[in-house]
Amino acid sequence: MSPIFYQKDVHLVAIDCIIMGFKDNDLHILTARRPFEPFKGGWSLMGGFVNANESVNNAAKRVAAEFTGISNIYMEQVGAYGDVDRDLGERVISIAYFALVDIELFDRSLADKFNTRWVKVSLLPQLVFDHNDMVRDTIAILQKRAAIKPIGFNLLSKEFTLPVLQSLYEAIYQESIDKRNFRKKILGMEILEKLDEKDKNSSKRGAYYYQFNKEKYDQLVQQGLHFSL
Amino acid sequence: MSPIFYQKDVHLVAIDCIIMGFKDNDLHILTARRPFEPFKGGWSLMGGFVNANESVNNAAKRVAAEFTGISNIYMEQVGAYGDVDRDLGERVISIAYFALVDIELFDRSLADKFNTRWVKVSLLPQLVFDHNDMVRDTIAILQKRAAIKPIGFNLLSKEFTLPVLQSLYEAIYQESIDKRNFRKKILGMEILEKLDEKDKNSSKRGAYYYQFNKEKYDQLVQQGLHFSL
DNA sequence: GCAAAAGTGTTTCAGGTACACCCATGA
DNA sequence: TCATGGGTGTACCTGAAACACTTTTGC
Repeated sequence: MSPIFYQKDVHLVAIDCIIMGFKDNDLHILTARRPFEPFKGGWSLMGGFVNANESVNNAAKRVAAEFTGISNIYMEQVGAYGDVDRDLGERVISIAYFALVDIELFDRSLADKFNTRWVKVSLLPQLVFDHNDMVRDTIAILQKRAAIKPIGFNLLSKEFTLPVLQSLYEAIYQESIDKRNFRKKILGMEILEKLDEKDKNSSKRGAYYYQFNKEKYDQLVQQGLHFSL
Repeated sequence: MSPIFYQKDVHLVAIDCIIMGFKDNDLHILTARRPFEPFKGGWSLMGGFVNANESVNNAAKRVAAEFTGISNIYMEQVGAYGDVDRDLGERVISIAYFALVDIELFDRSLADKFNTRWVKVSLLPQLVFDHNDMVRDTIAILQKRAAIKPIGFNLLSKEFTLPVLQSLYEAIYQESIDKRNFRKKILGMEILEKLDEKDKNSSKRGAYYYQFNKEKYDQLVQQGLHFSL
C-alpha cells in the first residue's frame, strides 16, 4: 500500500539561473547560445544539473558562479518547473533561481568561453523551453521583493548615486518615479550613508555617492519598521 | 567541457503537501503519523513521489487528492527543498505545495486509512525533516497571497457568512480585524452575492449567506482594480 | 552664458484606522 | 426580558502623489 513497497522513479534535476545585472539604465539578463541539441543555437538561461552530493541551493550558487566568475551572489529560488515535456530532449525537472549581481564584477572572459551575452529584459528574445516563463516569474517576484526588502543594492556597486538608484527602481518597476518623493523615502529610512566623493560621469555637477548601511537597516527592522520603496 | 559529456546524477523527487482547511475559527493542517522509518510515528505532511510520466504539478494534485478524497483542489507551489540531508533516510529533493480545501468535503474514511489528523496551525507539533519549514513558508505566502487574491474562499463552503469570512481572515493574518472596516472593504468590492437564507447555527438572529462571484471579480480585474483585504 | 543633470519642500488627496450603538431572535 | 452575535456610519489621521524652481559646472 505504501510508496516504499514500490520502485520509485528517479529524475534529472536541473538548475536554471536568471542572472540579472543593471547597466545603461536597464535590467539585463545573462543569456547563452545553447551549445547542444535540442535547440542548439537557441537562446537559453544559464543552467546545470544538481549533483548527488550537493544541495539544490549550492548547485544554484555553483552554476551562477561558473558563468559569472562571481562568488557569494545574492540568489533566491523562483520555483520548480516540472512539466513532463518541458525539456524536449528528455524529462528534466528544473529548479529556477534568480541572481542579482553587480555587473561590474562579471568576468568578461567567461562571455567568450560560454558564448553568453547580457540582454535587456525589455528586449529579451524567445528563449528555449520554458525559460521565458522563468524570466516572467522572476520579474514578478523581483518587483514585489525589491519593494519591501533592500535587495536592489545587490545590482549596484558598493558605492552608487541616488540618480542611479532611482533609475534602477524605475527599471524594476517599469515606471517612472518622482525624484523628490523617491529621495524623501529612501533618505528618510536612514539606511544610506552619504560619502564625500561625487560621480561626475553622468553630469557636470556630479552626484554624491552613497553606500547601503546594513547595520542601520537591521536596526530599522528590529524597531519593527520596514523597508519600502 | 559541457555537462552533456558527464554522467548526470539522478534524484528521487518527492511532493509534500501542506493541506489547509478552516474550522472552529482556526486554520488547520492535515498531518499524518509517518508509517515508515526513519522517524516512524513522527508527525508528517502528506507526501508522495513524482512519477516518471507525470508533471510535478499533477503529482501534487494526485497526492492531495489521495489523502483528502477531493479533486480540483486549489494548490500553489511553495518551493523546492533540496538540502542533501533533509531526509535522513536517503537523498530526496522535495517540492512543497500548499492546498486550500473546503474541510467539509474531506473524506473522513481516509483519516483512518492514512492515520491522519487535522491540527490547528497554532498548535502544530514538531514535524519530521524540514516539514515545519515548509509550513512556515506556506503561511508567509498565504498571508501575502490572501491579501491580494481571492483565494481564501477555497477554504470555505460555496456559501458562507460574513462573520465566518472575517474569522477566516483573522486566522490567516493572526490578528483581529474591525468588523465594520472589514465589511466595508469586502462589500465595497462588489464581488459577493448576498443570498436570502441565513445561517442560524452560531446566533439566534442568524447571518446572511453570501457567495463569491467569480464573474464580478474578473470584471473588477479587467477594470484594473484589485482585490485587497 | 548655456545646456544638462543634481538637488530641494509643500500642498493635496485617498485610503486606512478607530470607534459605539441598535437589531433580531431563541431561550 | 435578556443574552448573544449580526449589522451599520462617521471622523480622523497618516502616508502617497503631485508639483517647479534653484544649483553646479564643463563646455
